[in-house]
Amino acid sequence: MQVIETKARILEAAEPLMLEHGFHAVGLTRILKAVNVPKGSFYHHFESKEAFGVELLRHYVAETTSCKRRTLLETDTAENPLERLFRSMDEGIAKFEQGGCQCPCLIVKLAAEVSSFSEGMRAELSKGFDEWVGIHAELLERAKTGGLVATNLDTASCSQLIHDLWFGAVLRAIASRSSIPLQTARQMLETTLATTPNS
Amino acid sequence: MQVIETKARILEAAEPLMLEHGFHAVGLTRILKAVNVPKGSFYHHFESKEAFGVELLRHYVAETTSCKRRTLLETDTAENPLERLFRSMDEGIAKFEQGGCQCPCLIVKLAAEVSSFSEGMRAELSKGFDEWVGIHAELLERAKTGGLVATNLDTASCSQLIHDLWFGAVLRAIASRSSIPLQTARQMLETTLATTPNS
DNA sequence: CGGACTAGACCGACCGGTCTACTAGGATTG
DNA sequence: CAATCCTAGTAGACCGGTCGGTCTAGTCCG
Repeated sequence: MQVIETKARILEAAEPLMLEHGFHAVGLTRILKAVNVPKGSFYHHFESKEAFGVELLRHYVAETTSCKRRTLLETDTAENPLERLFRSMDEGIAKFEQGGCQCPCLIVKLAAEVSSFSEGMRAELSKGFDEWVGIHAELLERAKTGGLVATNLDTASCSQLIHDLWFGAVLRAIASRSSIPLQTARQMLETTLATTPNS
Repeated sequence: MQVIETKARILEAAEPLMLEHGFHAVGLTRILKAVNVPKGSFYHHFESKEAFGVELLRHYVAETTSCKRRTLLETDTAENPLERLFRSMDEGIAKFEQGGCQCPCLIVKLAAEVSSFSEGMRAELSKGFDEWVGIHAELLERAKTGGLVATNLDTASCSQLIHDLWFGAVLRAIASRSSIPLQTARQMLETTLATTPNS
């Protein structure tokens, strides 16, 4: 069907634009021109710019979540859960530097901007965060059963620590145009998980 | 002088508006109407909206930094550094809940949105982050000399941990309209500082 | 008088969104 | 089987409104 294809094309074109400029700073005309789609088609597929934003976030979260799940939870590699976690961070740092220290994540980019503007978008952001925290919790559970962290580790809280620390570091890294915050976060996480505090 | 007063009035009116809507979503007309100042006056005091944003951030950072310094580093109270830190977090959580789980910090609100849009604003954001991390580093130093944390604590890294974890939690709290991320962050910080990992 | 500042009409550009016209393809019907 | 119709989708001119920014006129005060 041509329908789905056009819709997907618009979504794909919008992602990098909004990742760079944010939601309000990029107009529909700009997005649509990038894929040669007229306004009429857009408003056939989407109710409004906001509804489009909701679908964009849903699309992005679904894609990214499955990617994270693959990277962090796949079991057929020689790496243990903690090794996978830190390798993915290293890759994130490298990608961040290669991209000129621009925001690497659409959710981080839009979270603060749109969560007070659109309930629908806010809900998608929240769902995304929940899923990502959940992936880290699952990873920690596996690390625990593998004897890589203390048996009394509070995986639920600790997964939030990993997630929030990382995204806080991303925010500061963007503002300072430097990957140092990410490197520090990685290092602190490594020592923290090694020393294994309990509650 | 009326000049300075008008300028300050505009800045003060803009702060809550941008804190709620972000930079691009609120127009000059809206800001100016809130303080009954015509366009001409605005462009007499500020070169452009972007230059205005830079000054707004500078103003906000200066104000907030001195407030943080007072709260966290003032020495004439009975509290020790760590108690001050966690009390200020508790107050932050309470304020966040009272405010309907809206973004409590202009820097968090704008960091992702504008850091790729305006070099000037990005620089102010970065400076603000640096100062705030520095305050936490100083606080940890005092905690160390006070025997509240391990003597080998890496205060430089750990101050970044506190800062980034907190702001990452704020981001997630905004998206989920819940203070739970903040509470978890507080708790994790408490156990982490107590167990005192070293590098 | 002259400079700092107020005042607001006005500018072109662009915003999100609507409207009507058109087209292609599959189902319906004689 | 062909004519018909219906619908999904394309296409883009067009809408009122707002954007950031400019301009000129006026006011106030040293």
